Amino acid sequence: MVVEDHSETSSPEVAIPPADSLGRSKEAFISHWGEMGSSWGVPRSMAEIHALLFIEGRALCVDEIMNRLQVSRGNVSTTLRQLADWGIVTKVRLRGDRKDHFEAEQDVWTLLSLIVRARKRRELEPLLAALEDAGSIARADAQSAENPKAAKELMARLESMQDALKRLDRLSDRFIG
Amino acid sequence: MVVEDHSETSSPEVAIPPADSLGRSKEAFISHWGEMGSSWGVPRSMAEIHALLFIEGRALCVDEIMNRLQVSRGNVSTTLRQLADWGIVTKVRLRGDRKDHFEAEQDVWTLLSLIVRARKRRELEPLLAALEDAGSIARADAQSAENPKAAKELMARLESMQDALKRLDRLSDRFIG
DNA sequence: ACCAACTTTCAGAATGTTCTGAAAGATCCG
DNA sequence: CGGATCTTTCAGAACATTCTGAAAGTTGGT
Repeated sequence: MVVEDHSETSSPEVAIPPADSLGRSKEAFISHWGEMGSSWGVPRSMAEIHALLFIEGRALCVDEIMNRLQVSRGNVSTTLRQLADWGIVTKVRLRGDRKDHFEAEQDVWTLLSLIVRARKRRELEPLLAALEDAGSIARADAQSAENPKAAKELMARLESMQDALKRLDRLSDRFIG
Repeated sequence: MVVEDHSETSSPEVAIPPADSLGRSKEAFISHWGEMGSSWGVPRSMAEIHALLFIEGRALCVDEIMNRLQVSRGNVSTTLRQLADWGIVTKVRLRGDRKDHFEAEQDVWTLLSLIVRARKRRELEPLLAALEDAGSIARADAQSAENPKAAKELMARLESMQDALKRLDRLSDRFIG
């Protein structure tokens, strides 16, 4: 059986020392990006993996990522696929190397666009659909049911929410290009 | 000792039935808003409490919220304070009632502004500061250290990230009004 | 076909977040 | 002051998410 090798000599737990100040800058960026991700609902390690690829500016393989960030192979594999789905990371085959390598989108504006696009799909659109539904139920009630006043007020609130979110949606479309 | 009263007759677990279709519309909106919140890093119950206040369009007291959403007093209290800090909910004193009541900002555009503003402060600004720091370290390295080429490339990446985020920051400022 | 290199999957562990509820703290009124 | 009403706090419980790692799967070379 093969033993997991984290390329360390003694302690089985602690991470590599950050070495030079260049490395420390990168480290700082990765940590902060991870932090921000995690407060916006993106798994910390996903944000960190992306940050690493971005800041290195070259294609890395799974093992490099595992070692640098001290995360499991499974995690890296899964996360890379998700990042690739979002389109902010690309699989790159290096000649003469069977390993997959991955590199991050380097144009930050494009990067942001891709992120916005992905989240919009996943979260804004379902909400808009739900508002649509709730709205039409309220509309029906406003005409037929026992309490047209309340139904109309509800309708108005649902619609104003819907309108604002739609505008936001369109705004982000223009923004995205 | 006083027993917690959830104003139900039999089952101690399950929530009130949604009753009329008006109620079901509200319920649907609340759930979806909660769902969205939770995928953007806002606690589900916080988003739900806000949704309830928004969709009712009037000031509610803690007990009403507890009963409607089946959440604890402590949770409601804490959450309302946070929402009030964000400025999207306001404490209202009703004449002849010692209970605090709370109502949500009804103008959706203002609401969105307040949300954006709060998150910007909490999460964008610290990251910008960190980029600033990392950038100046890299800048120092680019002049003095052993590897000016790598340092310059790192610097360029940090700066392009910084620039884009700053633009985003300014954009949201204009957007916010 | 077989082996070696590499990747993916997924059950359960580890971790992190949110929620509860009872106790302590306010505030108001007589 | 005393007690009634309401609010806040916070330790720990409940819950949800994320991560690990070993096993199964895939691919490519000989």
